[in-house]
Amino acid sequence: MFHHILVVDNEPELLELVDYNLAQADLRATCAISGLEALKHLNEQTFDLVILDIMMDGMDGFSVLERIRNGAMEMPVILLSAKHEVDSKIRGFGLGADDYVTKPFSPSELVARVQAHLRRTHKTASIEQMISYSYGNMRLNPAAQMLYKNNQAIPLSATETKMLLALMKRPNQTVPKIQLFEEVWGHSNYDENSINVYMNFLRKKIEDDPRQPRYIQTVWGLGYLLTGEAE
Amino acid sequence: MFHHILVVDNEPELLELVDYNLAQADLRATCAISGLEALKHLNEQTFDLVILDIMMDGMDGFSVLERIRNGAMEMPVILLSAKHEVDSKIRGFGLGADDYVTKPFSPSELVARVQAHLRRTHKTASIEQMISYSYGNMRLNPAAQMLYKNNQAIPLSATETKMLLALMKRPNQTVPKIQLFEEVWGHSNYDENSINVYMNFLRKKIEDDPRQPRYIQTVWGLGYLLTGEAE
DNA sequence: GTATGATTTTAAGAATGCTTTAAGAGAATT
DNA sequence: AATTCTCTTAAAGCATTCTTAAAATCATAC
Repeated sequence: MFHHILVVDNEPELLELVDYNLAQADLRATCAISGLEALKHLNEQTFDLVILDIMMDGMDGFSVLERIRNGAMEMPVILLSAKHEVDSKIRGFGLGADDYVTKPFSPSELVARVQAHLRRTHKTASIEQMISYSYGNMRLNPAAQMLYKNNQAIPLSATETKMLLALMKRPNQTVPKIQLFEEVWGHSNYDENSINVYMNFLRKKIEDDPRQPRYIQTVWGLGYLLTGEAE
Repeated sequence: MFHHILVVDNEPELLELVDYNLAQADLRATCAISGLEALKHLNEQTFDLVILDIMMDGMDGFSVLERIRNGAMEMPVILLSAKHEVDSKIRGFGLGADDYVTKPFSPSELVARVQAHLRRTHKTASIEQMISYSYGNMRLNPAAQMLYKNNQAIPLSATETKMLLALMKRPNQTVPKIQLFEEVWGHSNYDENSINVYMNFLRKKIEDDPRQPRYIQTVWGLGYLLTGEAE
């Protein structure tokens, strides 16, 4: 669960210093050497937090901050500046900044501040927001290891989840057993028995009548197929 | 709608100065001249934010901060100190502070920072600081550490409250154990045993039959889930 | 139809993760 | 200072999941 941080400054050495210290704290950083480059990144990716120098050539930090907030982006923004003037700080907070750190600063203090802001904003994030796969009247949430069939929740084990996921990624396509094994067990000492046994577990859980599989069809000599006529 | 701020410092002049400046910005302040007095206020009223001096006679700011967080109070805390040392700052942020301002400081900068924190917390906090969380036939009042189940009051400890709160914030979503630990214990020396033990405490209190949990479901290999069919 | 090999089912042990209990340290309260 | 409550730590017992193996069933081809 890595956080993604955008660092914007004109000075390459500073970028490097901050990048290094963030990495030490398990935080992933993307660096931008100018305001324009920052905006480009902001359009292309999402960030959990932005560290933004004010005094930059071209587009300055205040302008970048304005764009961020006007674009309805709500991640915390920490302003960086050599300016100690209170007016500059007031202006920054007024534009929607969350913090204002003056240069020179201690990298570890900056990291501590970053973590404090992330702690606050990222509490409610949850795995539910992750991708879930839908098919017919089934919806699989891999992160929660939970299958919803007609809105009835069916808990799956880790292996069952991986197996169903492999099929759900390719609806109506036959997935060969060897490939299924690769995706579920990861390694290559192919053991067909494991697949057979787990297919049985899975069907017991998801099929109304495991003897008359409606969702997972067997393709003889090949593998399995998640079929469509679920309705 | 006025925000209520607790200001804690040994120096009466500083209290007065801060009080005045907060009032200018339409913020209502309550002052405490010592750590103990601060705790008294915190027990009696709720605050939207705390400004807390570190170096105080008797109980110091770090201790007060610890009590605040251990008591499941989640309002932003701004530490105030003449100490510029990075270690002191790191310690403060580590204990759950949101900001650290060094003396002497500009009153208007402090006010700007207060507003920045209130702006941030108030978006989510309107939900979070809500007097109570409801789910099915349960209602949790985090501030009072009290759970009402079918209008029967069940007192919870601080840790139990934080744990149930973490689940109640995401009904029907699996909360991984690691995330649960983060939210309840705040730091990152993940200890699974603590979670297990406290889940047991919690279930004993809230489940009719702890052996047959109806509210909190276990998701094997992952975490826990507050389930919906509470009716 | 019967033989053959592939698939399904069942079952048991090992490995892993969860629940429960209990005891002692530490705070808060009286 | 004694008592109660909360929190931490450790360990034993349980439950589920995973693996392995073997028996039962089924589909196809001869």
